[in-house]
Amino acid sequence: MQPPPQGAGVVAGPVPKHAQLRAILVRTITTDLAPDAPIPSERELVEAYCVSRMTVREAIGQLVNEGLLYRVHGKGTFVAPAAVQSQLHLASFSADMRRRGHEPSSRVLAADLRTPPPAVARALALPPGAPAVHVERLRLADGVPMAHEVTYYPDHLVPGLLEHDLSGSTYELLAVRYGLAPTAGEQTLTAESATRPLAALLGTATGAPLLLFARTTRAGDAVVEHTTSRYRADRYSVRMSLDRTTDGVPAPPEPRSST
Amino acid sequence: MQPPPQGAGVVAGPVPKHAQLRAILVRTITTDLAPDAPIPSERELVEAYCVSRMTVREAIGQLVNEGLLYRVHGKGTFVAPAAVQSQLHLASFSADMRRRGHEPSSRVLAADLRTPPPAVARALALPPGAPAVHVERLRLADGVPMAHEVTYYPDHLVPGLLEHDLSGSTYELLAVRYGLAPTAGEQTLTAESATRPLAALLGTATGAPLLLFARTTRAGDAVVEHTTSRYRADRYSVRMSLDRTTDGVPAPPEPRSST
DNA sequence: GGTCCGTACTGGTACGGTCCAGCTGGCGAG
DNA sequence: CTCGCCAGCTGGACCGTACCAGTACGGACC
Repeated sequence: MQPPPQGAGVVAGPVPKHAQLRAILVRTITTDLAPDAPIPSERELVEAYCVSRMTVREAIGQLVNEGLLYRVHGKGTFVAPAAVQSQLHLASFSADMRRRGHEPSSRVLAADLRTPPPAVARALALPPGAPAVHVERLRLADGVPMAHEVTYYPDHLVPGLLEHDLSGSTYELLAVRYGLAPTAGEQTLTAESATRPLAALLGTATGAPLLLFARTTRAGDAVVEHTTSRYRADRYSVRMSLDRTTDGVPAPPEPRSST
Repeated sequence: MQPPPQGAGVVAGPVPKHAQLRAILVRTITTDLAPDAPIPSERELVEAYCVSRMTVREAIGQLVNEGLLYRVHGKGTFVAPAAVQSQLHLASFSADMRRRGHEPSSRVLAADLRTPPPAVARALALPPGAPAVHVERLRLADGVPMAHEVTYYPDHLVPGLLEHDLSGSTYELLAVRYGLAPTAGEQTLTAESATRPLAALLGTATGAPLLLFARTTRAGDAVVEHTTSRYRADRYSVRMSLDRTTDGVPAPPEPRSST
């Protein structure tokens, strides 16, 4: 028994409906709507896409707590001003990109066992010369190169990692398959100019400025990875607050300008 | 229905049930359970507290995306060892350099009244076209150029600032002379290539990578300054730890705008 | 005119149910 | 003994419904 989903772009399938709806909303938000513009009401979305209200609320809920939307009880749901955006990221690349309203994807450039550079070996607490799992990826946002990433894992912590699909979120993989949910990390951040091969990979000019992250991630006492990422500075910036945490979407209505 | 929820601390009332359950879970998690220990299954919680599964999922969902819990499909929900967060401090150039073991100094390149760029005016909450105190400085560490800094102050907040010696710590000046001790700030960080004049000033090659900071500083509610700094990436890097949050005990009697 | 209140929206909370998908462990077949 | 399968757990994804609580607006009443 299947009532035909007539006008809806949302269908049952391997992709959850709320994810489909979410994608639709992101597209609408980022292309058609101005900040503080209302999106259709939950009940309208229910009708328009032939889904339940719960599904709608799930999709909207995700976007709300990623900071793309904000809800006002009794009034509606609105596009959050772009001002508030990123946080610091120990979040995975995937989560970070989604938070910024981009669709993350990855291209695995290499995945093998390799001896890490001495500095990395030291960070991972491995004896010099010992091999480690080495993964090199090109990270894309909306299909456009965003960053280049080289990660090393101590191989005894992640047996069989190379057999998994590494084009998704590795943090998720670590947490789910190996019980290694990142608990702490440390990173240093500086800038660098793109070398010719890197520029080619990232689609920038040679010498273009890159943000260079060197991060060590821990799960409990164990160091689970060391990552070196190079982000295109023209596409990426880090935002940090220098005191109080928490984002701050619910901007109190300043009635100085017309709504 | 069953009004007497014998073993349950969850009752109808002004505080939503999911918030009550959430508070209960937080307490359990932080006092009774070890990291990676499983919490009761959703269906068990449904029974134990006489609420619907949706309520349970709402409560757990909040804690999951605050990083206190993580779910594993088919296994259960577990106490997260920690979460991700980070904070940097607000430090003056002088303090920052001294902490790094360098001797800070400054060369004032300009100090006048000037109309800030629109973006800066907006950050300072000034009407477009209004003048602001403008200070441009070359910052040195151990006598060697480290950064170039352009700062704007709303002139009504810092009358007479231009008559002071600006080659020292301005944060100190602000605090001592004007009672404007910085309490909070926000900055975005990206990278840039050095233009020819900037390169000459900083003593680097043209096109050398620079770390570009755009910082807004507040003292209480007032925005006291906006600074754009360009640091030589070969001499400067930012280190940040991505530590645990463990914000512990939220859920005051009043359900604030949290999620 | 101004106040008051009902109505018709909005999101918020909460209930019930159903089926799917991933994991685990035990038990029987080989 | 090992292997494979399946029952029985888990969370995941949905559906439908109901009522509450803010918000806006217009029309009835002073």
